[in-house]
Amino acid sequence: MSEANKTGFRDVKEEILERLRDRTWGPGDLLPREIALAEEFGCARTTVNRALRELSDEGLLERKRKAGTRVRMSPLRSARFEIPLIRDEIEASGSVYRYRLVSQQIMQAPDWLCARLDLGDNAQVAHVRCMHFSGSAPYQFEDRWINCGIVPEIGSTTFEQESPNEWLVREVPFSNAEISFFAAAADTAMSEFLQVQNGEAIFASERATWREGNPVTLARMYFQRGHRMTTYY
Amino acid sequence: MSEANKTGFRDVKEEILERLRDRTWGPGDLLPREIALAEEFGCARTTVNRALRELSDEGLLERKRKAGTRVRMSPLRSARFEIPLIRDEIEASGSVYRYRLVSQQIMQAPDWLCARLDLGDNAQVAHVRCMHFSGSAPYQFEDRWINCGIVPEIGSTTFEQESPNEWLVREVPFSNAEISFFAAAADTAMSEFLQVQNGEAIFASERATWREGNPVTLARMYFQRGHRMTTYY
DNA sequence: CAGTGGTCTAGACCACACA
DNA sequence: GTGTGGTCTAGACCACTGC
Repeated sequence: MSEANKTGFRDVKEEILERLRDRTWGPGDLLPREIALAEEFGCARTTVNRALRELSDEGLLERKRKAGTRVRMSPLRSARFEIPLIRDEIEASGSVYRYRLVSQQIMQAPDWLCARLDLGDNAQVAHVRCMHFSGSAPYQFEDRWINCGIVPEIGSTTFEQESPNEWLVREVPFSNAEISFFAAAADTAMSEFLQVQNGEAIFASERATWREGNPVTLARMYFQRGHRMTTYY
Repeated sequence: MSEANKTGFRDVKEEILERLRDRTWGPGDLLPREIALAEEFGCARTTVNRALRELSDEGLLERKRKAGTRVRMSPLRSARFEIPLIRDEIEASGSVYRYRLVSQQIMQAPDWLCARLDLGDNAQVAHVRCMHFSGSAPYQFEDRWINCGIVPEIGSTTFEQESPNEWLVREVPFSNAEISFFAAAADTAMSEFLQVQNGEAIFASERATWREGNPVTLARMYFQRGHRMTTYY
């Protein structure tokens, strides 16, 4: 009665973490079976299972049937980055979000885009460029291509008032995506819109999304150097 | 008997995903209660619970006691990036991993580092710089600071044969971390070691780790422009 | 073939948040 | 107060995989 009243999966998780920290179980070591741990902690196997499963998802343990649960040799940890709407991101920081359309046109997809998204030869796409501001400061320059074959309504939509991302989230059902981060050198457009010098380092993120195997959109988003994607674990 | 034999949480998850895709349940909508879904799918509530919990973890649904389960307005999705040991990363790509120590010295922590990691005034740190190669190509330049107060063995360790990261993983128990990605301009050292021009865009990642609230190490890792952190969801 | 994790079940109680 | 999700339990069967 002086200790915690019940043993939840969080307690189990915390205790196991503690034993990983103090090296009771070091890299490569085999942990006791779930049943044994359940007995030790005085809880159901299901509870231990959930704790171990989550630790395994987080990259700290490695589990195999018959072979048991082991501490990972090199703690292959995974970092999670939240990808919010840019408006939410800016407003959450306490600033005012502003948006401006730079250009919008329908055109034949350029070759590199066809290759990148596996588009057909004569695919029509909408090319949209726009700026996102945090207060009066330029925050992100967005360069986006949208597949007219999958999203025909694009032809009669203007992005003067609303950003293509918000429009897509609302109008186009949910899709799969690939995200990547990299660095680039500012070209003429970027340096103008982000107010940096030509050739200066730029932080960039690229997102490609598909709907049921069909390419929907490719977006490149550019930030001033120093912009950070951060996470904790 | 012509359909699937059993309804697992994966089946439930997939069916719910399908209904999100076809807008049976659109942004902001309220889903049926777990019990109702369990009846509909012919499974236990626990099974539905797990499916919904995972979808909620992935950022697609929002759940509140009493209020029920709703489709998120803007699908705040989260991307997971795996953070492997650099040796594993390079060897997984089929290349040979090579390592070279650039410099190693014990010194008084500079002010900016004290501020960054919340170190005491007279803290001693080890400053280690090293290169990681993929085959013969420069892959990553690492600039790392290690807190001697927490890791005193550092004084008698040389990183000529082994990279500080591998040493830390092996010797220092498990810790919390903060990771971020950003872009930088190559300074003299980076341009020399990564074989790029001075001022050129560089992709950078910074990792700070703590052990029980005490700062252990701060590492900045620089890659040639074009290096990508990629993930799918 | 046998041992371990993976999952499902039916039922129970709890904790929170809204009215 | 009361309804919903959050979690635990005890037991069961299945599926992989190492021997």
